[in-house]
Amino acid sequence: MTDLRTAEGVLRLLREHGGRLTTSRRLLVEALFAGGDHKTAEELAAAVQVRAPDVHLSTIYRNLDELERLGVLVHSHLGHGPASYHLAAEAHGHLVCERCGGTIEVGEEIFGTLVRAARTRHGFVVDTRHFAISGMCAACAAAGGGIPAP
Amino acid sequence: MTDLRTAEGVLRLLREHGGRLTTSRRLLVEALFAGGDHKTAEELAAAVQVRAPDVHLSTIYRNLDELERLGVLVHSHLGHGPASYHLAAEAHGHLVCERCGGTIEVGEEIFGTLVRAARTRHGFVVDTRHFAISGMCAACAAAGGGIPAP
DNA sequence: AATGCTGCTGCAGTCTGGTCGCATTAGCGT
DNA sequence: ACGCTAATGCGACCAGACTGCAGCAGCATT
Repeated sequence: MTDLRTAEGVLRLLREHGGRLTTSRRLLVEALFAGGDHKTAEELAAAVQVRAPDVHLSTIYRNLDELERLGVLVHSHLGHGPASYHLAAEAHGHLVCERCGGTIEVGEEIFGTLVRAARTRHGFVVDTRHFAISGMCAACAAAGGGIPAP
Repeated sequence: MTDLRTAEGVLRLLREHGGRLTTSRRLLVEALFAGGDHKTAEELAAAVQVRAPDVHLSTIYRNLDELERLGVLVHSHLGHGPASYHLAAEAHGHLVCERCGGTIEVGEEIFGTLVRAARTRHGFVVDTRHFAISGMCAACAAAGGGIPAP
C-alpha cells in the first residue's frame, strides 16, 4: 500500500489512479504537508500562489476534492466560516468556541458514550471529524456567557 | 414571566421590549408555532408569504435574529444546507446523515460523557444544539459505506 | 525529439445562504 | 389626528463554493 504520510507517497497515489503530476498539484500537496493543520482552501491557494501565482482557486478546490476522494485528506466544518482541510492520517475531532472561534483538537475517546449510544439506540454511526462540536471555551465562559464575539 | 410557549406570549414579549406588532412578525410567529419543526428561513418566508406575499426574505431574517436575541428561538446547522430554526422551548440535539440528509432528534442525555469530559479536561462548555452531530444513519450504513448522496 | 490523446487548468460566470444601506411605510403613544 | 421612529421592501452586496468551456500541458508513444 502507498504511504500517505509523505508528499511523495501522495503524488505516487495520484499517478497510480491515472492522474497527472501538475505543478499545482505538487505545490498543493507540499502545502498540505508543510507545518500546521486546519488550513482553508484560500490559505492553501495562497501558499501555492507564492510559487505559482496564477494557480486559480477553482483548481485548488478541484484538487482538494480529488485528494479527498482518494482518501488522502478530509475536510471539517469548524463553525460558520470556510471549511478546513486535514490530512486523513492525522484527522481528529474539534471543539470550537462560538465566541472567540478558538479550536481545541480532541481524540476519539472523548466522544465515548455518544458514539455508543447513537449506535445502539438509533443505529447511527457518528463521524466525529466532519463537523466540530460547538460551545464555549474556558476563557470565554469565564468572561461572561453571551454568545456575541468580541 | 412571559410565556414563550404560545404565539400570543411571544408577541407580548416583543412588545415589552419596545418592538412593534407588524403583520410580518405576527405571521412569522404563527408559522413558527404551526406544526413541524426544523424550518428554514426560506420555508418560513414561504409560509408567511401565503398570506402576505410581499414580505421580503430579508425581513424574515431580521425578525428571526430579533426573536433569537429575545431567546424565543435558536437556529441549528444540520449540515451543508441552510440553517433551521426551532422554538427554544423545544430545542434538542440532532444526528444528521451525511448521505441521505435524514435527521434524528436526540435529547441531552445522549451527550453524557462528551459534555462532562469536555468540561473537566478542557473547561469547554458544549452546546449540543447549535451544530448537528454528523454521521450515517442505519439505512445508509447498511446500504454501503460511501459518503456520496443518492 | 516530435506527436497526439486527454486530463487539467484558467477564467468567467453561477449558485446558495445570508447581510446591509437607504428611502419609504406604518405602529402606536400622545 | 399627528408625529416620532421602528420596521419594511428593495436592491445591492458578500463569502464560500462549484461549473462549463476552450485552450494548455503531461506523458505514453513513435
